[in-house]
Amino acid sequence: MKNERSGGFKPVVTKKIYQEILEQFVEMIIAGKLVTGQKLPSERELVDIFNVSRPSIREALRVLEIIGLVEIQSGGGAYLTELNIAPFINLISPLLFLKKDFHLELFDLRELIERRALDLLGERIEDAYLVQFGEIIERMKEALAADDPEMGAEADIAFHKTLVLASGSYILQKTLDLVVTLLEHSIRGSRTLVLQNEEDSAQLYEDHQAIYLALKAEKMAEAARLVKAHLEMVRRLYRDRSGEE
Amino acid sequence: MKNERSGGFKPVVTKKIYQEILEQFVEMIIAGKLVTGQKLPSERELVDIFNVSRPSIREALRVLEIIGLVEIQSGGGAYLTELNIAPFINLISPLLFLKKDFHLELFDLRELIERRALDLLGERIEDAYLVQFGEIIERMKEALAADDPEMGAEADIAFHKTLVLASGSYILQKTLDLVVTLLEHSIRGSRTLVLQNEEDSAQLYEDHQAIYLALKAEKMAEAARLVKAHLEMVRRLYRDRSGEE
DNA sequence: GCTAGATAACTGGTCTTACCAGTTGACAAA
DNA sequence: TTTGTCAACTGGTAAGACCAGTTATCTAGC
Repeated sequence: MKNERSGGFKPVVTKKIYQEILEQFVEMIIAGKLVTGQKLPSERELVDIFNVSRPSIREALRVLEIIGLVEIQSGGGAYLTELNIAPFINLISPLLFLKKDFHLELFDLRELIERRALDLLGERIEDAYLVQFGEIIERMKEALAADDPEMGAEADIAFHKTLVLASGSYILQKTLDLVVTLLEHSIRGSRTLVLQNEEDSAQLYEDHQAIYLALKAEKMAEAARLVKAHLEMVRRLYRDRSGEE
Repeated sequence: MKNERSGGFKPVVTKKIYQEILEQFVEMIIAGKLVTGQKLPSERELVDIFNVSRPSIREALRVLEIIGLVEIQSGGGAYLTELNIAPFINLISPLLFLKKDFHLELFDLRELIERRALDLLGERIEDAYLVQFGEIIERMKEALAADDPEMGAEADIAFHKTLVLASGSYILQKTLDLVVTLLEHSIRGSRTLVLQNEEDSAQLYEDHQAIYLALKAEKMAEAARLVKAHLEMVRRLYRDRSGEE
């Protein structure tokens, strides 16, 4: 299609050292030779292992840190973590929010994901998740009683994440993580925005409990309807409240 | 909620130099003082500008490279690019595919996105996009005639991306980019898998053309139905063909 | 005058060495 | 047993050097 004059030759690709190191790390993780939580050799040891200079090692570690595969403790050491794109998202989120109404689109995508998750649930939800929902609802009740918006927001997020987790779809779960991380940036510093108002909080609690009860009673269609209504209300709430400020 | 004994004190956060530099870059981009395509100062100049050492500069550039904000040409220089997460995805995709049936979930998410895009289109599609669709269909026809699977695959991707682009949703567009990038990894080296078979290729062409004609005739419901059927068929094709090998 | 080739001045890629600052653990003193 | 100190780590940063590839300039040849 392109460069047909090449006659079978391909451009020479020169791989940088840090890339080579990165790939070896990924391979090791895939092969199971590196497991989550494990402490990596020190930078100076890695220098001997890979037979490269310390700056090269450090560039590779820097990237691993940004893509959320290792956590580095200054003076401590480097530890392998579960893939966590939060640091990456934190970095680029300001650029994404340059797009007008991006936060509203986030709500849109979130709705899409959760409704799909409900569909995937099938006839009934696993008991283990029902238990989790019960605990989350309990936390919400406590938060409401103690008037603790922070705790309420945390439980709210947990509720929705569990919903998607129960669907069994890995990609929906990861995508929701991404959306939630971004939403937290959008409501920067006051992600408890809609939970400040006591009346709203009570309404949210009612919604969540109703969904929980529907799931428990295996009334999936009912649950799906409630989730849809709930998400629409949250979006409306958010838009109204953020418009007030 | 946690660490209530802190009494208002917060943990000391020490910001690393490379992070400071990264944030300044992002700020500059947001402020419009750095624009896409622009050549950045050389590493040695940046050393003077930021008054830090070259390794610190390089670590920051390394990260910017991975998150797809700059492209670095060895011996040439560093250039600002439109945010492109492909290098990032390329790095972590092997880890994502460790999850069983991840590629099937990708198809699922893609279907979700495109169907939502169709809904967002509303009553009619903008003429500019119709023109693009026309050109893409034309390329497909050529690819079919020339039996060029590579060209066909490229046009196929363009078709679906344009569909979402026309919806006007930035986040759907970016998410589809992500999904497509991952799908290309899944079909590594033979992303033209389903296009190898001439009969399949003809079928795909028929589908795309039918969708195009429906959009042109402003029969959106019809288009939505066709897209849904098309996506289901592609997924089935992919599963069957990959199972055969 | 114009082109082709050599040259010099870049640029990023890598390595080495060095020192600082924070963490950890062992050991001695209370 | 507890506390305090200290030495041996660890990552963070700086500075200087060299190589290899790119780019621009300038000269020699036509």
